[in-house]
Amino acid sequence: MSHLDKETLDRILIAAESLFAEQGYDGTTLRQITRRANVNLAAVNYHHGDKESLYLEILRRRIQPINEVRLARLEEAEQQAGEAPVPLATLMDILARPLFQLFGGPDETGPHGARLIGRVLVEPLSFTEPFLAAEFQPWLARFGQALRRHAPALTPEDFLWRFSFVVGALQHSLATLHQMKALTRGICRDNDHVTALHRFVLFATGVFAAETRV
Amino acid sequence: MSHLDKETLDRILIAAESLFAEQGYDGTTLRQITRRANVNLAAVNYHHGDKESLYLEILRRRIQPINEVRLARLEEAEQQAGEAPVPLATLMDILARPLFQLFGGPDETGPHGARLIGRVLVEPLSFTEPFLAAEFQPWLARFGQALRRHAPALTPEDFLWRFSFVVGALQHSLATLHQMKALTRGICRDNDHVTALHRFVLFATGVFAAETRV
DNA sequence: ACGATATTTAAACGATCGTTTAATACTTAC
DNA sequence: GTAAGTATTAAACGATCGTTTAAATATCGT
Repeated sequence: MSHLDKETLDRILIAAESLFAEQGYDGTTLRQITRRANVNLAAVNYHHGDKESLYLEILRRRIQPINEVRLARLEEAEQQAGEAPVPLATLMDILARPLFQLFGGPDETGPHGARLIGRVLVEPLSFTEPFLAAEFQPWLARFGQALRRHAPALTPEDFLWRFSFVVGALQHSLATLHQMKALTRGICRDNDHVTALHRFVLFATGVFAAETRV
Repeated sequence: MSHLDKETLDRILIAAESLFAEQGYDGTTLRQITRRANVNLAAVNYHHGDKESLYLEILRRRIQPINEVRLARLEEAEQQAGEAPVPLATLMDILARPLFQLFGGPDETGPHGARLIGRVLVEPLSFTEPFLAAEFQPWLARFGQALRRHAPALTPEDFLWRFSFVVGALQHSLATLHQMKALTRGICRDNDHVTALHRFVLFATGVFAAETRV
């Protein structure tokens, strides 16, 4: 392999991410990964350590920059809003846009990364739990505070239930956006992240804008 | 084992369902199942065929009666409504109640079944695909028709996007209801299916009651 | 009570898993 | 150009997977 080719290390990451997104962690073997990446079986252990380290590295490379963008945008929006709360639609855009934007990236790997994130939140693995907690907790605390200012009349329970439903809708959308056409009998398009983001922001804004109920 | 004990067959199903719900299909081994069920390793293959058949049987025993109850309640509600459309809250109750009711069943197996259903919809397995399609398609077609009468002004795309978000929220709720306390820092309770159903119906009703937007 | 049937058991099967090894090929620096 | 360091390769490792076998045990009809 000449150095004009993409690095072995990157080819492994790309192949592994797509397979993990399709089949999950336990359902994917290192032999499937190295075969799709066109590298030797031993390359994974040589470059990335063991299977768990490879998985964590893939998650980190996707989630970390997304949460950085989210945090930066949130701070910018708060500074711009001054004393007033950040507009609800802006908050939901900050929540969802960095994720849906994966579908529109320059390469073809974005949809796999988004689908993987959608899966990770549903299938708990003991070795990913500390990482995910550490990665999402700081950002979630900040975001929750900002969002709470928009629903001061809601009880904490009502607020958290609505947030749970919204997160569920977002996660489900990430996990199924690649097969929307089949799921809707051809009415919605596959990987239509622009529409998805638009619809999601309207949907989530409506959820939190609704008045207190019981 | 005397015949006063629960049947070996049932003990396998119960143990397997809880493990599949916790660890997924690929993450669960037959040795884990037989150990938790206190039966011999060969008992699974003897009573249930292979691993895939066991998994499908568990899914069928959960999903089939739920969709039957849903269909019966839907037909009853339509007959009672006459020419008018079935109330939106009634439709959402029919959608969600049979699922959340699993948490309140007589035995302790309900939550595992609900959590498993929440997982199944996100992690596609080639051998479950035909079964799930055949099991959900008839019910979904009927339900979609009834729901559509409540949102005639929405475009088909808008309608399907909202339905996708609602289903995602429902699925996410089933998959995480057992750890709501940890996820909300103690504010919401674990396995609180009564509150969950109540909140979900209000949430989903609001989603479809919202006016057409764009 | 006894033979037939059904179930349980311990042991083993081949296949495949993640990982390691040791030899080979390649790249880079001096 | 040659030595040092890096990367790739084929092969093998022990462990564990789903599944099967054949013997032992339990159950049941008559």
